[in-house]
Amino acid sequence: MLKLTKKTDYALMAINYMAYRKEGFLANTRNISETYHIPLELLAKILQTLSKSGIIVSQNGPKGGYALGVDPAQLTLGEVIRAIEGPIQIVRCVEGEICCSQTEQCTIRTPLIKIEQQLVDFLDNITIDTICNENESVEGKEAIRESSKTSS
Amino acid sequence: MLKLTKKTDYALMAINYMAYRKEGFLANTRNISETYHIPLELLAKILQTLSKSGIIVSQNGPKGGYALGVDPAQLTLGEVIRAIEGPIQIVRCVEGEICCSQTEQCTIRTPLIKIEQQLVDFLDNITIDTICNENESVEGKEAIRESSKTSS
DNA sequence: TTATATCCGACTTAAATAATCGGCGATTAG
DNA sequence: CTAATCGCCGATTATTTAAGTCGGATATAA
Repeated sequence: MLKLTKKTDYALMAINYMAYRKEGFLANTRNISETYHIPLELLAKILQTLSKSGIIVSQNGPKGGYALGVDPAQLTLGEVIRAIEGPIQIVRCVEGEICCSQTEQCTIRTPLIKIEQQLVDFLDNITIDTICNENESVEGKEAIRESSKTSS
Repeated sequence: MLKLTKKTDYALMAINYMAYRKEGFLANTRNISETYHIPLELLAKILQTLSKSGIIVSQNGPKGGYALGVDPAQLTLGEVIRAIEGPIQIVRCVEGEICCSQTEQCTIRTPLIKIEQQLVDFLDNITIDTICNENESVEGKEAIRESSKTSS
């Protein structure tokens, strides 16, 4: 299926929640979880993953939480998908990798990989900005980044 | 995961097998199955599905088989995916359909659906021609269609 | 020191995909 | 008209992936 996983979906919601907040604002897992009705434990793991990839930054301890680590106008849908789901692959058989026995007979690999690359390019050209801005007429659109890294 | 199913993959191989054959040529399931090492029963179902959608046409009885029912230059990747996997949906929540409890809170639905539409357009602009022609320098490129429907 | 937060790995459950099985219907050749 | 060969179809099982849960550790502000 050509479908995003729920994890990616949740990740986008969380990013949406954090986008365009005032400098220093920290979102915690529980807030986001309750706002969107996302299972707490699952969301926690997603945020940790996003944190490891640098898309969001974390502040530990009480009053801690997460904030966007990059400008929503720079962050792309492709990056978020890769952070959560790993490399985007339309077909299983990657160039040079043997994962099916029909490789010799199969002449459709190469063109499909080209299509895959076009899809990646497509996703890498969609900014989070586009996704998070569409419905709201955001005026206080100051992109925050690197918020609350004072003591760590 | 943003990945085609094996079924779709097999379908494309089968279509590739049938494309650019001489008028009247019929491929049977066993031939294709052995050529690409695709499980016979599974391939059989895939071909039946493709047949129902009109992408290929079938001839019953001994000496029967399948042939492309449309011009490879007209048939698109999107059509094949839809025939096998059903409608392409990046996100679960379709407009008007309630499938998650966070609909009210969720402001990313609409932009995601737009992206989904762009993806569909993208896939509907990739012809099978492109996929099946890339590796071969095909000269006898006469698209056959409606082959062997004499007696049914 | 305690409450609240992130962090992390292992685990269980649920759903989708992949593959198989058994029998039916159509058609052609002998 | 009968047997062999093909497509047709529903139901079932096995495998893999996604989704969600659990228990406990680490960091830090009050």
